[in-house]
Amino acid sequence: MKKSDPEHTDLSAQIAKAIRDAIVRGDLIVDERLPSEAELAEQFEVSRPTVREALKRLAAQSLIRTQRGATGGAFVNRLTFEDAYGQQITTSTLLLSMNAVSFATACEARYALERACAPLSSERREADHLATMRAEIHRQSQPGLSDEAFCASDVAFHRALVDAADNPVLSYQLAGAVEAMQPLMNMITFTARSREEILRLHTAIADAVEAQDAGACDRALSELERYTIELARNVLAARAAS
Amino acid sequence: MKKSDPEHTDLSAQIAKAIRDAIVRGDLIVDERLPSEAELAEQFEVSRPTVREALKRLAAQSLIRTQRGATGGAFVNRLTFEDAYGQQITTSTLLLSMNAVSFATACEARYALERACAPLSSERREADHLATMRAEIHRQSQPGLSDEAFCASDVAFHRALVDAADNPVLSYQLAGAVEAMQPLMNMITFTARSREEILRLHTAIADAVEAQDAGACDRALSELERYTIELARNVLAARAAS
DNA sequence: GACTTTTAATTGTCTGACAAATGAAAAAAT
DNA sequence: ATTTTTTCATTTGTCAGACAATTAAAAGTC
Repeated sequence: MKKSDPEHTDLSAQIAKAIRDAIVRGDLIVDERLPSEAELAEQFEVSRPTVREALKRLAAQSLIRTQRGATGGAFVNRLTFEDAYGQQITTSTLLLSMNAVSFATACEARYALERACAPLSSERREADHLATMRAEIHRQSQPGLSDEAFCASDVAFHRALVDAADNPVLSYQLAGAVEAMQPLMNMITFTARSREEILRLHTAIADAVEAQDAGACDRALSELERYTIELARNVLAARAAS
Repeated sequence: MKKSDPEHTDLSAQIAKAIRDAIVRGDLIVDERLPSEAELAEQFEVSRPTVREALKRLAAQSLIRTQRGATGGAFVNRLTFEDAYGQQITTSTLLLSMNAVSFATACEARYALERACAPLSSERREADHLATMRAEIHRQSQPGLSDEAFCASDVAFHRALVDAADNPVLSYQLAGAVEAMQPLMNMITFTARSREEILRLHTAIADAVEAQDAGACDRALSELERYTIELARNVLAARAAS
């Protein structure tokens, strides 16, 4: 019953929460300077090391940044999409690896989200997105490519597809889904035969996006999902046999 | 050029990164106990407060938990979907509020993702999801409901729709998109007329899911998106006029 | 006025200490 | 022998005080 006693937690956690709430509430705005560590220690009636632990917690979430020197201090950080991508990716990756999420479940989620982008991407794609997709397709056709490099290129291809939707919020959300899959994908060994099939589908996707044919793009993505899950099933079956 | 000197950051940040990498790499597994703070201080050749700051950074990301006492210490934490939801929601909320994301952009992303769930939800919905959706629809029809309570019920309705897809990864991803919108939605004042229209569309969605008609569900969601954006535009126009 | 030096403020790090919690071992009681 | 109580060692939580490193502004110098 005493599991989540609110006042039973660390002082540093309580202080971090108080400051975080102030930021979320808007009491502290972007680039505003927090009181110095010594002042915060006085306000919260704790020692400076305790305040510092609280500030480090917030820094870990990219909520503040610190700067040394006369005019230094802790400042409310503008959370950039870049920062948020990074957090999203580590969180998603750990979530999948620690919770025995099946490959099929993760894959289903990823392609469902990606299909959600397809109509927007088809409508709004610009030349640079198409160029990136074609370039990655070409890279994937090189025979000497390692499995890791193939996966990395695969991620880059799908990132371009998502970014073509020209919606940063969507790109942010998808970053987690696409990149978090990579460790799972890396378990698969891509034979020449399977690369050929993936390449065929990637080309179909790029063609559909270029032709602004959302329906064809959706179908190609669905086929790619089916094929990826089948590949993974074969790998797991082969592994179980040994 | 010296912007992101890797060895120029805080010691505590470096140590946190080293331990985080070890967790992501799998060198430290779930529930494994880290060395004590004193031992870590010796290993990394820093003082105990510095080690503690590093550990607090990791604790802020729910990567470790600590326990006092003889057999206590820091343990690698199993990142639960619950924890990940929470982080996702705060991050997404701050991202939207700090980056001048337009209502239309956020709304487009949210409904694109939600439409991605619709086919799965229609296929797999169970009695309890339908019951929750119907209950929230009923709540939304109560005349005395405040705007905040109406929004909260709206979130609960859409959560049920997403959860009906029976894919925890999808639910996790959507949590951010749906809940982060709430502060933006709270800016809207819902007139009796607009509530009526939303209620109509919610009912259409629930009916479609119950009938397992994914196409109808998709159409209702699209209509709801259009209507929501129109509502927001009117609110902003009225506010600009004053 | 332009340049250099000093100074004050602030974060980063260290040392050493004590309090609080907690399980395990030792001791005592039955 | 078993149960209960006590003691104890370990570990995190918190504090106080100190010094180093950094930085911009103020003061001084030419």
